[in-house]
Formats: sequence, structure tokens, C-alpha cells
Amino acid sequence: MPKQSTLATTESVDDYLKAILELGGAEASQVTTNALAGRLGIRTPSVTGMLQKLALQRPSLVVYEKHRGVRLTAAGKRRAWELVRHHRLLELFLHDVLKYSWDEVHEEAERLEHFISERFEDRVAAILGDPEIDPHGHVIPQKYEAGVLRDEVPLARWPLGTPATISSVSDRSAAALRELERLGLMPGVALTVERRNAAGSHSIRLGAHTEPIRVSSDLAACVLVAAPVTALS
Amino acid sequence: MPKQSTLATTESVDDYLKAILELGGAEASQVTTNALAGRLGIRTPSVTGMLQKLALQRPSLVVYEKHRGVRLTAAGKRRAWELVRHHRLLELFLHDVLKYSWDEVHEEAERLEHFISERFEDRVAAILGDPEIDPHGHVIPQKYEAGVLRDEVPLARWPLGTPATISSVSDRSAAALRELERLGLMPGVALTVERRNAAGSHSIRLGAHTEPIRVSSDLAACVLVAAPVTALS
DNA sequence: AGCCAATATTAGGCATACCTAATATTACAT
DNA sequence: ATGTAATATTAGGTATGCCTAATATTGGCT
Ligand SMILES: [Mn+2]
Ligand SMILES: [Mn+2]
Ligand SMILES: [Mn+2]
Ligand SMILES: [Mn+2]
Repeated sequence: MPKQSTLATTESVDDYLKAILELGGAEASQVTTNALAGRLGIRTPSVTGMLQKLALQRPSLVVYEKHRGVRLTAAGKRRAWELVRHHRLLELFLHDVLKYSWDEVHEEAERLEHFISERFEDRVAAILGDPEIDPHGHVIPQKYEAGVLRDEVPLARWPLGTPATISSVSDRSAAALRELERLGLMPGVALTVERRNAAGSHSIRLGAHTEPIRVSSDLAACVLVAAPVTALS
Repeated sequence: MPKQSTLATTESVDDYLKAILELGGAEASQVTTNALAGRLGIRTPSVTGMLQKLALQRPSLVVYEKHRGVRLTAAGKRRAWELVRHHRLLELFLHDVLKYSWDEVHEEAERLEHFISERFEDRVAAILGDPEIDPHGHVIPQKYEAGVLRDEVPLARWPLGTPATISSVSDRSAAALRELERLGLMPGVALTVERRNAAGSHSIRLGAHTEPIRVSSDLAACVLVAAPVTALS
């Protein structure tokens, strides 16, 4: 059991760390001030100020290079992945135990993820049977582990005519989630992209269905796909 | 369905409202600056400042008279009782569903009570079967209702030799709760106070037991008792 | 009535985390 | 190599909610 002294972070700091993780992508590349401001819904000077303060702290959570961007230190990554674990465990718990619909879970999880204790995290994981996937198809990181970054691509970049499976969907827009559910676009569903249309929309053939459905580019942006799994293990 | 626009309160304001409710007692009498500072663990000038700001707000949550004290308005009472409902529902949920022990629930509930949504409150109440009593014997207020103020008195003030039942115990000290459990002093337990000793401790005879146990005055202060219920309805 | 201790308020500061306006840096395009 | 648009930083300000030190009010006691 490694010493994981959960260093005190505020809700704001948490949100910065998570945003840096999510924007940095698999390569954990530097994230710009602008990108953070956009994602967090605040102004760039606020971001600069916060990054400067964060970078001064010991032990530091981020490495900040003026005018260059910011990336997470090992400690920053650990906290960010912990928040992702909280978020996804909470979403699954709200969905499976408290019977929230899949478009209702995100907002509540986004708030509570900052405030639950280690014990709460552990007990929720236990009653869910140490789950691996959240209601939107996202991988739930294991405790003290950096999360898995899967080989999934946005639906808009999947080649025409090639079979795919929906790997996950974005949890950020409740309206999009309701629409996806109505159309049957949920994790695990098989599909083929038939055609791309002028306005950026896609014609999709779902699993067994015969006629394709039309999916707007905004909605398609919420869907990540991967090659179908050949055999279930 | 009355219009209950949950006016925005911060965690700090919430804590003031709850403290005013708890210190004001059944008569909802005025609460002093000093008492609030003591209960909240902050200094008196901070309390004065907060009360002045709160009293200015519209719609106002408190009525503040300089040098006289503060009391809750109807809106303030509504929010305070809502927090008490959150707190007690959460404690029961943590205890019954997440298998927390009764000395672990308070701290977590104290934090989460500020952040759960109406939906969360409703769903937790539903899976618990609209419960009425929390793990420490406290009455859970119903939705949109001021809580019941029961006819219970501190153990230290119960007359010698008169049968009593433990009505509830304080949830604020985890150490005290562990000790109470060890001694079998839990809600619903019948007892008689045999004797009061010099140092302020009490000799208590529990239900069927023959030899009395010794309870320190600190511990006794955590126990509230009432006359035994004559018939269960 | 007047004094004193307890209680409360005012005055002035600090940390967090935002904001707008002004200025500086970077990097691309010619 | 240099101008310019995009990006970022600095400067200065606000609101919240706490702090200590200094001052004022209250109410009980002689
Ligand atoms: Mn958040
Ligand atoms: Mn999710
Ligand atoms: Mn609280
Ligand atoms: Mn309780």
C-alpha cells in the first residue's frame, strides 16, 4: 500500500487538473492557456494566474512554461486520474443504484467527484463489483492507476463502409445523450458509416437495421468508435 | 407542489443556518455571536461580518439585531431543515447501503449534505423506503417540512430510578459513538439511572442487565432519553 | 448611578479565484 | 527579415470568508 497522502486540492484546482489531463490526450502534451480557458469556461488571465500559483506550490502538480503551456507532474496525474475514477464510479452508481438516466448522471458526478472520501470511493466500487466501464462506455481507472487510453476514434474520422463498434459517448451534454439513446447509438452497438453528406452529417447503418439513419455532425462528435471486438474474452 | 426555488447558498452560509437552527432550539430563540463562533469553530468578528451580510440579502435568510443576536426567517428555516434532511438521509444511506459504521457516517454526511441535488435526495429516500429515523436515532424531517422537535432530555437530567428509553445520541464525535456502541447505549435501549457520582459520572442499569455500568459525564452528554413508549403502533 | 467583565462590533488584512483592460510575446506569412 | 494576428501575460479590481487588534456596547453588581 503506497503512501498516497491525498494532498489538499480545492474544487477549482481539481477542475484544472482534470482539464489538463483531458486536453493533453494520450501523449500528455502541453496544454495551452487558451484551451484551458475554453474548457473551463473562464477567461485566459484567470488561467495564467492559476497556473502560476499551481506551479509554485510544493510538491507541484503541474509544470508550467510561460507562453508554452502546462503539463501534469506525476502527482498531478495521480490526482487527475483519481477524479476521473470518482466521476465514472459515481456515474455508474447513480445510474445503477439510484436509477438516474444516462443523461442525468454527469452533472451530479461532476460536483460530487470533488467531495467524496476514499472510503466512499471504495464502498461504491465494492457494491458495484469493481466495475470497469461507466454508463457512457468510458473505462473506469483502477485505484492508484493511470487510466487506460483506448484506441478509439471520433465517428467522423471512421472510414466509410468499415464495420465499427461504439466504444463510448461523451457524457457532457444531456441533450445529446437523450438523442443518442433515442437513435440507439450506445456503447457496444455495431455500425457502418454509409455516406458523408454535404452539411457534415453522416448516414449510419446500425447493426441489423436495413435503412441508414442520419446523424448530425454535432451529434457524431459525441460518439467514439473502434474496430469490432473479434471474440469476447 | 409549492414553488421552492432553492436559493443559492454557499457551504459556509449553509453551516451558519444549520448552526442557528441547532442552537436556537425548539423555541427558535435568538442565537448569540459567541455561540455561533463556538459551534462553527471560527472567531466572533467573522460571525458578525457574515451575519451582517446575510441580513442584507434579499430574500433574507436571517433576522439580525446588532448586539442582540440572530434568528432564522421562514426561508432560512426551510434551507436549514433541508440540510438536516440531507444530513440524516445521507447518514442512513452510508450506514445501510455503503456499510459505514455509525461513527463514520457523520463526517461524510457533513460534507456531502451541501452538494447533493434534489434528485439525489429523492432517490436516496426512495431506496431507503422513506425512512423516519437515522442511525443515531434522530428524526429525519420530511420533504419541505420543518423537522419534529421531540420530547427528549439529556441523560444527565433524567430522574434517578425512572425507566427511560434512549431516544437518540449525538452524531458529532466518532470516538464517543464507538464507546456508546461498546457499552450498548444505542437508540431504543431501555435504562434506569441508578446513581449520580461525585465526578459527574452516572451509574446506569441497562434493560435486562443486573449490574449497572458507569458512564462518564462527557459520554452521558451525548445521550438523549425519553419516557418508554407504552405501546408500539 | 457608575464600574467592570463579558460580549460584540469596527478597522484593517490576507488567501482564493474570478474579472476587464492594457501590454507583451509568439509564430506564421510574405 | 518583418509585420501582424493569435495567444498569453501583467496590472489592477471584485466578492467571499476567514483572521487579529482595537474599540464599543451591554447588563449585572455594588
Ligand atoms: Mn468538477
Ligand atoms: Mn461518463
Ligand atoms: Mn457542513
Ligand atoms: Mn445523525
